[in-house]
Amino acid sequence: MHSFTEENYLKAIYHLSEGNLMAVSTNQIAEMTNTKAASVTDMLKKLSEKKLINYIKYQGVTLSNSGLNAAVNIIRKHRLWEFFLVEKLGFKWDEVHDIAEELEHINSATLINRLDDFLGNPAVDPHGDPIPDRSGLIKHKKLVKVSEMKAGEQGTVSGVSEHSSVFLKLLEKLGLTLGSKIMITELIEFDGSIILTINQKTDRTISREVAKNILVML
Amino acid sequence: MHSFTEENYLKAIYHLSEGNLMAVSTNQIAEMTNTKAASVTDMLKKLSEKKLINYIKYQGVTLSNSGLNAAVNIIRKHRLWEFFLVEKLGFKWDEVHDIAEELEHINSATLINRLDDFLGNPAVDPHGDPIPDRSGLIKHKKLVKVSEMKAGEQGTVSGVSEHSSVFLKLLEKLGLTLGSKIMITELIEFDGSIILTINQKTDRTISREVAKNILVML
DNA sequence: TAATAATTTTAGATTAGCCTAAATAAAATA
DNA sequence: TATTTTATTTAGGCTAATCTAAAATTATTA
Ligand SMILES: [Mn+2]
Ligand SMILES: [Mn+2]
Ligand SMILES: [Mn+2]
Ligand SMILES: [Mn+2]
Repeated sequence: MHSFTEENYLKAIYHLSEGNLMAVSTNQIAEMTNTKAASVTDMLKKLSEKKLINYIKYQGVTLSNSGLNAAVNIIRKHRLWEFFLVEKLGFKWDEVHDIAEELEHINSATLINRLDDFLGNPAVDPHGDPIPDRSGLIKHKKLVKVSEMKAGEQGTVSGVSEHSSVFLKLLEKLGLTLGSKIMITELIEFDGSIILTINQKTDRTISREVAKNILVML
Repeated sequence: MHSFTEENYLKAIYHLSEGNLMAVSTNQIAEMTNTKAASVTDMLKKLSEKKLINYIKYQGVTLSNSGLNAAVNIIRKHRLWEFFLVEKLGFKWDEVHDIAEELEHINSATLINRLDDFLGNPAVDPHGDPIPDRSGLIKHKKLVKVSEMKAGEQGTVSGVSEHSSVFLKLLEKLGLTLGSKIMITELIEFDGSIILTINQKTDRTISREVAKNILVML
C-alpha cells in the first residue's frame, strides 16, 4: 500500500488536474499540500518510481492509471465518510472535512464497501460532490455557477466549489443549502452582485464572489 | 497530540500493566509492539520527556496520569469502533480488530462521543471488553475463567482473554459466543479438559487451553 | 533575442522511528 | 560471593519526509 503522505500527494494532483487535463506544477502541489517545492520534487521522483504518476523534469506531472485509481479510491472514502458523519452522526456540512481527511486513509476495501451499503450507496456527499462507486466510476452532473446564470433562470443548488467552513456557514445562514430552488431575480451591473429568490419565498442578495462558488443544476 | 507511534506504545504499556500493577519491562513492550528493545528505550525516553510515563532506567515503566488518560481514550475508541463494525456494518467479531487498530487513532473527541451516542452508549465491545465512558471510567465486571469453574457451576459467557481470529472462529463453531449460558458437566482429570452444556441443549468438550481463555459471569 | 524573473531541481541538513552491535547493569547461579 | 546469563541501554546508522539555500532550467519582457 501507499503511505499516508503518498496518498495525500496523489489526491492533491487529482484535485489540481480535475477539469483542466493539463499537467500539474510543482508549486501548485506544494501549495495544496502545505509543503515546499523542494519537498514536492522529492516526492514526485518517488511516485514516478512507483509508476503512480507521469513525471518529466520541469514539465509537471499527470496521474498514471494506477495513480488515478488510487486517488479516486481515496476520494470515494473521503466522501462516504463525510456522508456518514452528516447523515448518521449529525455533523453539519461545514464540520466534516477535517475528520474525513483522517478517515480517508483507513485501509480496508471491505470496510468501505460495507459502509457504502450501510449508507444506502449515496450518489453525492454533503457538499454535492459525486461519490465514486466501488469500481471507481464517477457520475459528474452538469452544474453551472450561479455567477453564470442569466436573469429569470431557475435551478436547484447542487454543489459548492469552495468548501471552507466560513463559506458553508454563510450559505446556511442565507438559506442556500443543497436542494434549495433558486431563481435569478436581478443582476446588479455595478458590482456583479445578484438578487435571487429562494424556494419562491425569500429574496437574497449575494456578491459575485459568493455566486461563483455556488453550483446549480438547471 | 501524540503521534500514531506514541499512542501505540501507550496502549501497549496499558495492556501489559493491566491487572498486575507492576512496572512493565522494555522487552515486554518490544514484543507487543513488534519492535526491538533498543527502539523501545528510545521511545521510553521520549514518552518520559512528555511526562506520559514514569521511567527509571533499568527499572521498567508505568503510565503517568496523563499517559493513562491517553491510553484509556485510545482503548475507548478502539472498542467503540469495533462495536460499530459489528453492529452496524455486519462484521464478525473475529474480523474487526485490525480495522479498529487503524480507526482508534482518528483524532476527534466530538466524533467519538457522537459515535458513542449513535451506538447507544454500549457497555462492552464485541469481545465482551468494557468500553470506557467519555470521562475515562471503565466498569470492570468480575469474570471467571471456565478453567477455574467447578463441576455443576453455571454462568454466562461474557468475555475472552484471547482475541485471535482463529480462537474466535473456534468459539463460534462450538457455539460458545457471548451470552451463551453454560454449565460444567464434567471435569476430565486426565488432561484437564472440560465437558459443558450450552444453553441447556448442546454438550461440548473443550480443552483446558480453550477453557482458560473463555471468561464467564457466574 | 538577450536579459531578467520565476519556477524547479539539487545539495546538504534535520527529525522521528527504527535497526544492529557493543557496552553496561541487574538477576540468576554456582 | 564470584561468575555467568539475561535484560537494558548506548552508539552509530538507515529511511521517509521535510526544510533552506544554491544551482539549473524555463518563461517573460525589454
Ligand atoms: Mn471534504
Ligand atoms: Mn465533501
Ligand atoms: Mn481489538
Ligand atoms: Mn475488542
